[in-house]
Amino acid sequence: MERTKRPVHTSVKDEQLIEKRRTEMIRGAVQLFKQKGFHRTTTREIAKAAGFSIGTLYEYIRTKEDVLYLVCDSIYDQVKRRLEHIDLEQGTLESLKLGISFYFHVMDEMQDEVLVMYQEAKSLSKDALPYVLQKEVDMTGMLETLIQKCVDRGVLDMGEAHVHLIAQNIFVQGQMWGFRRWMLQKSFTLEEYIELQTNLLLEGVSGHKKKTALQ
Amino acid sequence: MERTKRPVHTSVKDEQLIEKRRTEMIRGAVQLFKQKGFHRTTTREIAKAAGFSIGTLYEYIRTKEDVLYLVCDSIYDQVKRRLEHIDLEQGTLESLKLGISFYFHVMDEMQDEVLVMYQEAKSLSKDALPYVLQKEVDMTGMLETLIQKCVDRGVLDMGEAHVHLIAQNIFVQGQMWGFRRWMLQKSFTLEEYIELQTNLLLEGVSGHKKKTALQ
Amino acid sequence: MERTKRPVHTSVKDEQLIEKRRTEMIRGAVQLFKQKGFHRTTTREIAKAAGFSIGTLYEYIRTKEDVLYLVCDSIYDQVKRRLEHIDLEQGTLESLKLGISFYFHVMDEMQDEVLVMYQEAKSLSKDALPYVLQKEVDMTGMLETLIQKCVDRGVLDMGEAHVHLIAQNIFVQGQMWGFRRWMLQKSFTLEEYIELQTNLLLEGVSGHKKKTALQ
Amino acid sequence: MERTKRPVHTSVKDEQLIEKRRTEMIRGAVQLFKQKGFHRTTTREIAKAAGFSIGTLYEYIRTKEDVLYLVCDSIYDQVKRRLEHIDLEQGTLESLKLGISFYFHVMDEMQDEVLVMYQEAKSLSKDALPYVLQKEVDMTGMLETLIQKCVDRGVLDMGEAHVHLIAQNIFVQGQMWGFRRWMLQKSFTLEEYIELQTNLLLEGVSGHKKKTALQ
DNA sequence: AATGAATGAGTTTTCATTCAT
DNA sequence: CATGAATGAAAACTCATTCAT
Repeated sequence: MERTKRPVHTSVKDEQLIEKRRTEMIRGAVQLFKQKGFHRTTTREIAKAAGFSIGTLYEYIRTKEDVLYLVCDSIYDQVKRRLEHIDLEQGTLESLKLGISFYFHVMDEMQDEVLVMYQEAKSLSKDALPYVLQKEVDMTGMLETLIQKCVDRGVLDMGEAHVHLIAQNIFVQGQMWGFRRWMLQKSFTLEEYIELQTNLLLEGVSGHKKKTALQ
Repeated sequence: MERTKRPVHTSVKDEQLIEKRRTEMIRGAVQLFKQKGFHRTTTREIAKAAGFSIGTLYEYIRTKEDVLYLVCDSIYDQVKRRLEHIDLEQGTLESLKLGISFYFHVMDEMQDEVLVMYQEAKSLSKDALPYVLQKEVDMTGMLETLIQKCVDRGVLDMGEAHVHLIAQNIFVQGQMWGFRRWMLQKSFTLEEYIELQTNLLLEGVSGHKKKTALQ
Repeated sequence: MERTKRPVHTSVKDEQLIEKRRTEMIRGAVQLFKQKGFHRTTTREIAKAAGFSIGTLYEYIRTKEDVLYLVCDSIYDQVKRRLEHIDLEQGTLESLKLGISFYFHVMDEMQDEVLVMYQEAKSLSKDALPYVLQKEVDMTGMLETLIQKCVDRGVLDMGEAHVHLIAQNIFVQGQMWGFRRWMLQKSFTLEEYIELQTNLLLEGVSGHKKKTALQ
Repeated sequence: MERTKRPVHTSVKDEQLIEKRRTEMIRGAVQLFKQKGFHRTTTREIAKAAGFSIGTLYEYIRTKEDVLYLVCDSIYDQVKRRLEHIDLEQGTLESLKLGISFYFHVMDEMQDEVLVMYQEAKSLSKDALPYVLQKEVDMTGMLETLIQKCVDRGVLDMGEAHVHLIAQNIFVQGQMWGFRRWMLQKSFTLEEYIELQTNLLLEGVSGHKKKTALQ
């Protein structure tokens, strides 16, 4: 897992202060991006929401896009930090199910943030994008590990590519719960969604094939 | 399936001309949106790409957002028109597989368009969004029908909610092929992707469970 | 009295048609100018209100300003035509009063038109303005004649400058009834206004001086 | 007398600076409006005439119309401030004459400004117009007081409506000196104009009736 | 004569960024 | 470090006018 960060220019020296100001800034920006998107949010609004002046904002970033980068970066970090509670090592179907369930819960709780990042990340410059994409790779990597362990322990039997794809599916289904909420959350509770998706993952529709069809 | 369109203001009367100019406009706009996104594309660029003056552009729309709406609307229409070749009625696993495969192929061919629509649709106003979302409903509806027929014919056995969710999964996996191409298309060819996803859909990971684990 | 008209270019030959089209055009334009002023009215709106296409509009004028000129010109002509019913020759106080009353009635009936011309005439180019101002001179000239006859007949005794000023006062008070309607028409009916103004003209406030004050 | 102002949005906080910049802005705008009218003046020209950039202009106003409002408001304030030197309380014919004379002198000196406001005020939105009209009411109110005092002191004898109308007449005659300068200022000096108008106000034409006619 | 599609210069307004205090 | 006034490039949109049909 990569840990590299793209440095964001600041003219302030005090590391603690930078941390503090950026936290305020990100919190404000997420709220704004959620409501109006990145492009429709002005730097003045971000400064105001963060509780300081436009001049001060620019002491901690160089361009508006830096804010977006910091926001995306921060969201991924939060998600990753939370996912670190998953026990990746066990390698049983039970732990796999638990891991998926935990991931879906995190996605549910961080819906807004994920939605923001999801929709706005594409506005990042060619410069910043790789850093963010790397985080995605890291995260699907965690899901891959979760599955791979089951393979390693002999509970599942499949190749690398297969593991990769399943991890991607789970990852996207987690986001889907948030960004297609207008469709999904009308039909399912989170728990139902988790159960159905897990079930489909494990059994496919085959669990629902007519007996006769199986003969 | 709804067919209603949100009317887009034009001061031109000749219906044929409107059709022609809008087609030119949409073609140009898709290219631009693909490269730089909706917000970073200017109306002048759209006009130029379409081959007419800024004044003429505004004879056929009222606001920049109208272009986005027309683009989204047109893409969905194209997708839907192509999907109409799927035989929804058969209700066999074979026809289901064929349908999915066909859908994935369409998504592959229209990758750019789908990506654009996928990323920019959220910039539509509260006013226009419902029309576009309705198209999504229509399209997942087609996939639902495809599955439902299998249930009706007794090939599959599941409830409505279940059918609904599977349709959504397929739908998103189709888009995923495009919008996560940077990850997926490194690992799989389209045909591999289709085969793996179809397989997962039908069997889940259970087809890959170790014999011993099944006992 | 001058009769000169500033020619307005037209590419149409048929004089009757020109007359007809321009009448339609002026009627429509007055309504629009009344509502939104000259600058906020578009040539397209004028054409539409007149009942023909923008192309046709430009067959009968050369620039938008021509419309304004034609409107102003037409309004003055209408006013003048109506004022020709006044008997300018009598030279009695009675005929003076009648003339003023008649003028005020005309101003009341043509309030909207006068208001338009009054507010928009300043938008005429240096080129067209003199023609319109000449019409004002003509009209105050009529009022001057009305008064001068009283002087000539020995009913009043005053110099030319004096006559000139009184004519101007009357002229402006007539317009005032229209353009300050929001103040005046709350307090007076037209007849009251006429009576009070006429009375003031003839007697000044002296008719209202306390007897004692006069001694 | 109302003193309420319609607030005009500014993103600048320093009150003194606002005052200063707006003064510069108004000075520039009056010159421009005088030459070309409100509609033909661009915001860029206003900014330039005021001595700052277009961006800075918009730090002190929200829309172009705000400039017009500020101009009108400022002109009225100037006029009112100057008229406050009139002694309204005396209630003698002499003080009435003096007051009128003073008002006419103010109008003469502020001719350009009054002309601008007079011709452009109608371009104000329904929103801002009442504030400006109120100022007119205030000003005619001052003239009314001037006359009413004479009535109160028993020097004149007339009803409220009568007082109201006379105030309006004087008010408009003051403006008339400016907006009909092309006619009036050819024939009269300011002093002549004042004397004639005052005389007419007090005596009407009756002072000019032939003796014989009076018998 | 009539039409209306095409044009593009011109307008208002916004907003990321800078820099003097 | 913090502030917020100043800047001007750039954007969306309008509309008088033309001209081919």
